[in-house]
Order: sequence, then C-alpha cells, then structure tokens
Amino acid sequence: MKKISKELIGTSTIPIILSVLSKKESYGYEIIQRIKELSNGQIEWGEGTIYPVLHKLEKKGYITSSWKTSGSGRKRKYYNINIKGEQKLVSEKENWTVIHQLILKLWNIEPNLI
Amino acid sequence: MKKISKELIGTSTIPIILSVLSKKESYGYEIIQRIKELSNGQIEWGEGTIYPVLHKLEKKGYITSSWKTSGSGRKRKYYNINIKGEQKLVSEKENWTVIHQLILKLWNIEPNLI
DNA sequence: AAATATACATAGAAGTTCGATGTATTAAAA
DNA sequence: TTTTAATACATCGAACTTCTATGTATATTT
Repeated sequence: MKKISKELIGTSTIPIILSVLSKKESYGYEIIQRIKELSNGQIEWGEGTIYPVLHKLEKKGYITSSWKTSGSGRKRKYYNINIKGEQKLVSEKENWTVIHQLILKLWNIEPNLI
Repeated sequence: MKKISKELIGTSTIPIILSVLSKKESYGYEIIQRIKELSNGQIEWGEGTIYPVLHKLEKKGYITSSWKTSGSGRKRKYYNINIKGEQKLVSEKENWTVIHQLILKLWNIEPNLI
C-alpha cells in the first residue's frame, strides 16, 4: 500500500501543468491564460507562481524547454513533456483520484460509516 | 468572478478535516485513523501534520476543542466544528469542485478545446 | 505618445508539510 | 512480569511552496 506524500497531496499545480503540456507544447504565459479560460476565470495563477514550478519540473527532468520566436518577433520559452513526465502524470492522476474518492466519501457516499 | 487563493489550491487537508468534523466531533489521532481507513490505507497523515492544522483551525475560529477522558482513562482533545467552520467548508467545497472540474476537462472532456 | 498586453525572471515573506523527537498512559505480547 | 506496541498529545527545524512585488523588455492598442 503506497503512501501518498506531500509531493501531490498539497499541490494541484503539477498535475495541471503536466496535463496541459501532455496535450500540446506551451509556454508559461499561455498556460496561465489556458487555466483561467478552462476554469471560467475562477483560477488565476500569477506569473510568480508558475515560472518557479516550470523551472522545478525541468530541473527534475519531466519537461524540456526551448526558446522560439513567434511571427510577431516575441520570444517564448516553450515547454515539452517527455516520457518521464508522462509517467509522472500517470502517478499524479492516481494520487488525485485517491484524494478525490476520499472527499466524495466524506461528502456524499457512505455517510453511515461515520 | 472570485479568485481562488492558496488557502485551498494548495491543500486538501482543510476540507478533509472540516468534512470529518461536520459529521461527528473527533480528535486528532482518530482523524488520522479515519482518513487512512476511508482511503484504504493510501493516505497516511503523520501526527506532526495534523496537530498544527487543528491548532490553526481553532485559532481561526472554525472549530472548538475540549478535553475529555474516555472510559479507559485516556485523555483526548475533542474538536467540534462551529457555524463559521461550516461556512468555511461550503466555500472549500466550491473551490475543490472548481479545481476538479478543471482537471476533468484536462483529462477527458473537451480535448478539442486544446 | 502613452497605456496595455505579452513574456520572461527572481527575491523576499509567509505559510505549509514532514520527519524527528519528546512525554505519558494503556493494552497486548513475550 | 517485563517489554513492546498502540494510543494520544505537542513542538521543533528543515524543506518546500506560494504569493506579492519588482524588474526587464517587446509588441500592440488607444
């Protein structure tokens, strides 16, 4: 029986970022916009929140980065998820599910257990 | 459009603890056991994790505590959720749902949006 | 020309979590 | 019976995370 450590218990940022990147490569600023859009404006990450996380994920070898210049001439640092990152995402999904199932039990199902 | 702050984004501990207490009063050690049991042994909080959180919740006025002695003579510090705590739980549930909906979108639904 | 949006980065402050350690009592096992 | 395990609380320091603020720079819009 695996123990879930703080690596995921505390944070939803890592599975969210890895999930975004597993669909398509992206860059920090765009990820912030996408999260805001997909949450109907309810989740607004600051830039100071996401950049350190991206750096950490790269340092740990889950994603890679490369500078690209857009047609308009603006420089962007694109991130790509790699195999290790995909594996990490799988385990993060499992962990999230464990926590969510627990929360569902506490909210609705099996009230008679308590 | 409310912005979700780190008060919940980071942690599942607070909604989980408040949810447990909203069913029945309990004490630190028992909460740890219950979480472990309800998650089929997958979530194991340490005592050093939960006691500071309980103290914080009490200090912020969401729960109250009282010492009781069990039949066996063992002393326990029971915690009860109050009205402010129940209100807090409601907003925590809303926040959790926002994040979970986002995650569901990233995993299954609406892949064509990306 | 000025203001806004895009796009990166980091530093410091504040908060959180974990593992270790400590105390004490009760129950179970050797 | 003595020792071990379980129960039950608490706190400390280390490590990590997140937020706000600040800084730089370019492109677009007003």
